[in-house]
Amino acid sequence: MVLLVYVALRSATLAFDRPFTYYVPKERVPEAVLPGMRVIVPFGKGNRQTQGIILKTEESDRRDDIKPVLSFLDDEPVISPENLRLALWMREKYYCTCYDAIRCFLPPGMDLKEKSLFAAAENEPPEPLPEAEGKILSHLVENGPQSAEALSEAFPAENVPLLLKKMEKAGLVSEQTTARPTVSGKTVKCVRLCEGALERKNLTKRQKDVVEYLKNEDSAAVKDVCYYTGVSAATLKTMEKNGLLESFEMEVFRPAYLAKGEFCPAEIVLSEEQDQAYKGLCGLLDQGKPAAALLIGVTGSGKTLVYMKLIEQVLAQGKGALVLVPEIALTPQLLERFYRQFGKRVALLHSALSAGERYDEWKRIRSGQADVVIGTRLAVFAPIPNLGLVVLDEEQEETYYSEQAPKYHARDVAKFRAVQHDALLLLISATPSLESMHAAREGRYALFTLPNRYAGGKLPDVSFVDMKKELAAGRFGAISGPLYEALAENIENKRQSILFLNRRGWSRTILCQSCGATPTCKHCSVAMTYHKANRRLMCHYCGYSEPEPVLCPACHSRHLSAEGTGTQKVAAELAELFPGVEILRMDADTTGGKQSHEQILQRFKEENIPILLGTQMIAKGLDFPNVTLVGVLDADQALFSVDFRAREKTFSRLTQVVGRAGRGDAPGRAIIQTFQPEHPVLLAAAAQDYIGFYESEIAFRKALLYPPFCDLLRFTVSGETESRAADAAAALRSAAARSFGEDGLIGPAPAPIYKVNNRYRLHIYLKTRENATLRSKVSALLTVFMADRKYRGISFTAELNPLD
DNA sequence: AGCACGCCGACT
DNA sequence: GTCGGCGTGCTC
Repeated sequence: MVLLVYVALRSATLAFDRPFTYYVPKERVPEAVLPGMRVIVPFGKGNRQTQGIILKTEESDRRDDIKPVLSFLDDEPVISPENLRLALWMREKYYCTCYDAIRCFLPPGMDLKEKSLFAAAENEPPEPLPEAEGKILSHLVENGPQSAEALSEAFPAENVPLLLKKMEKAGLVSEQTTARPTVSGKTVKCVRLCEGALERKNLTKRQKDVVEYLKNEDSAAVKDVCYYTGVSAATLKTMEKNGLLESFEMEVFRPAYLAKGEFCPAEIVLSEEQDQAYKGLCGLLDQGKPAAALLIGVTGSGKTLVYMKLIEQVLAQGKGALVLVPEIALTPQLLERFYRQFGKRVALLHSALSAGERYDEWKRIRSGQADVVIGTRLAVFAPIPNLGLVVLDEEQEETYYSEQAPKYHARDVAKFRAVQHDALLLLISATPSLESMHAAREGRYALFTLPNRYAGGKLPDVSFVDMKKELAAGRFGAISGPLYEALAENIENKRQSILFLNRRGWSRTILCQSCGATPTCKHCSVAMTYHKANRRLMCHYCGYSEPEPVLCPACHSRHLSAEGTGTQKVAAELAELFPGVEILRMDADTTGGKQSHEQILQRFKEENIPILLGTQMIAKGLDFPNVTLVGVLDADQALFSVDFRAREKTFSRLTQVVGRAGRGDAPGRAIIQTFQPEHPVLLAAAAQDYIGFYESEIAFRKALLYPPFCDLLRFTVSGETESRAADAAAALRSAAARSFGEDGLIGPAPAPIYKVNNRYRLHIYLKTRENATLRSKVSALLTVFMADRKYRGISFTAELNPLD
C-alpha cells in the first residue's frame, strides 16, 4: 500500500490542467500529509521540478508508472478544505487553471517560483573534454551554481541549454531546483553611478541618458530610472556589469494613509431608521443558514454605522467579518473609524501592501488574532476561519471585477463563501447594480432601505444647464453662465465648491493643432498618454514609452499641445474667471508623485480652499461639510458609449457626485452641464431617483435580453497576425455554433481596443444561461482550440458577464 | 507550455 | 555518415 496524492500543478496550462497523481515516499515526509499542502514534483519527460498543491490523498496499491513527490514545502495546509473547494468552483466558473485559482488564496510570498541552478558535479571530469564544456565547468567551480540564463549571458557564443543537457547526461553537472518567493520584501532596488562613470567614453545612447539622469540624482530606484529615461532594466544590468553603476537595496516606507487611528471604541448609536435595518439584518444573521441582503442607502444615510454595529454582533457570536471596499486609498476615514472601533482585531488587505505586510496580515487572520478584515477585492480570499458576515460596500463598483486571470467578481466569490459558512452576505449601495436589485426584487436578497440622510441632512437642489444654448449664445468655455454665477456666490460666502469632469481616467494626450493627429502606441491601437513628470508619452496598455515629440509625427508641424480630460485647461479658465482665487486640481499631474489623493483632500478641507477640480474619481466617500456647490462639467460623456452598461455607470457616478454637496448643515446645490438636459438617465440621477432609473433600465434589459435576463459569455481570441487571429476567431465561432446553436451568437468582431501589445483581439459573444452543462461545453471548446497546433500563438479565453 | 522523439536536408 | 531543423504527441 502506498499513499497517493492528487496534485494541481503550477506550470499546467488550461489545455492539460488536471490532477496528477504522485506517490508519497517513506522518507522526509511531514507527520500528516493533507490536502492544501504545497509540494515539489517531477513533471514531464525531462522531469523538471514544479510546484503543486495537494488536492486529495488516497491509500492505494497501484503500482503503475507513478512518480514520487520530491519534497514537501509545508508541514500543515496553507489553504483550508473549504477554500480548496471554492478554488475548484472558481476554476470551473472562470475558465482558469486550478493553480491560478488557488494562488488567489495564498499571500504573494507563498506563491513560489521555481528556479533551477546548475552546479558542477563532484566527480572528476573525463580528460578529453570539449572546450565549451570545460569553460562552463570551470565557471561553475569558480562562481558556484548558476542559472541557465546566467550561463547563457556569460557564454553568449555557446548554445548553453543544449550543452547543459549533454553535460547533465554525462554526469558533469547537476540541476537543483529551489523555490523562491516571486516577490521580495519591503525593499526596492536602487542604483547609483560608480566613481569615474562620468568620464567614461563609448557609451550607448541609452547609457548616456541614464548617466545624465543619475548625475543629478545621486541614487534612484531602478523603476524610477526606467520611468524617467525610458530604458529597460536590462540596460541598467549591463551598466552594472560594466562598472558604470552599482546597485543596492533600499528600504521602503509604509504609505502615509496606513497611519492607524487610536483604539477607543464608542457605543454605536443608530437612528430609528438605521436601527430598523440593523434589527432586520441581525435576524438574518441569527437564523443559522446562509442569507443575502441588499441595503440601499442614499449618500450620507449612515450605512457604515449599520454594518459596523452588525460587525460587533458578529464578533460577539465568536465569528469573523469581512468588509470589502472598492478602493482603499479613497477610504482613509473609513479605515480610521475601523481602527478606532475594533483596534488590533482589524486586518487590512490590499495590493499596495508589500509582500511581507500581506503575509503578516494573512497570518494574523488565519490564526484568528484579527477577525475584522477590511480590504479591496483580493481580501475576499482572506483565510478567516469562522466567517459570519461579508459586506460589499458600493457593491456596484467595477473594481470588484478582476481584469487578470482568474477574472473573478468579488461579489460572486463572496456569495460562495457566505453560503459555505452559513454567513450573511450584505451588499450595500446607493445605486445597486441592476443584477443585485433584480435579485432583491425576486426575493433572493432581503431588501433594506435607508431613504433619508443622517442627522436630517438634505439632498441638494439640482439644476441643469443646456450647453447647446450656451454654445448658441456664443459661450464656448467649460464653465457656463449659471455655473459661473453660482461659483462666484459661493466664493463670496466663503463656501467651498467641487467641479467634476465626468470622465473615468485622467489621462492627457498630445494633439497636433495643425492636422489634429494624436500619437498612438506602436504596439496598441490606443492614444499615448502624456506624462508631465518625465515628459514622455506612455502607453497604459503595454508600457511602451517615448520622449515627448517636438514635431507632429503625421504632418511634422511644430504646433503640438497637451490635450485630455482638460482639468488643466479648465483650471486656466477658472483662474481667468476668478483672479486670485485658489483652485486645487486633482489629476495625473498633481497626484503623481509626492502629493497623494489624501494629502490634496486634506489641504482642501483644512485650508478651506474655494474650488476643487477633478474627475469623478474623487467623488468617492468624501465628506466635506463646507461644500455647498457641486458642478458637473460634462455629464453626458459616458452616455455615448456602445456599452449596454453605460447608462447604469453614468447614473451611478452622477448620483454619487451630486450627493457630495450639502453634507453639513447648509443646504447644497448641484449644477449639471449637459447637451441633453432632458435625458431620462440624467433626470433620474438629479432627482436621486434610483427606483425610477431601475424600472426603466430593467425594462430595457428585459426587452433586449441583456443581463440579468441572460448571461453574456465572451470569448476573446488574440494573435500577433491579424489574419491568423481572424481565422481562429471564425473557426471558434463555427465550433461554438455547433455546440450552442446560432441563437444568441454574435461576432467575431474586433475588440473595442483592437490591438494591444502587438496582438489583434477579437470578441465573440453568446447570450445564454449559465449552468454546469454550458461551463463544461465552454471548457471543452477552449481546450480543443488551445491544444490545436494550427492555432499556435493564438490565445483563447472566455469570461462570463464581463464588465467592459 | 515545455520537452523528447522522430524523420528529412546540408554539412564534416 | 551526423548535426540539427521543427512537426507530433504526451505530461501522473
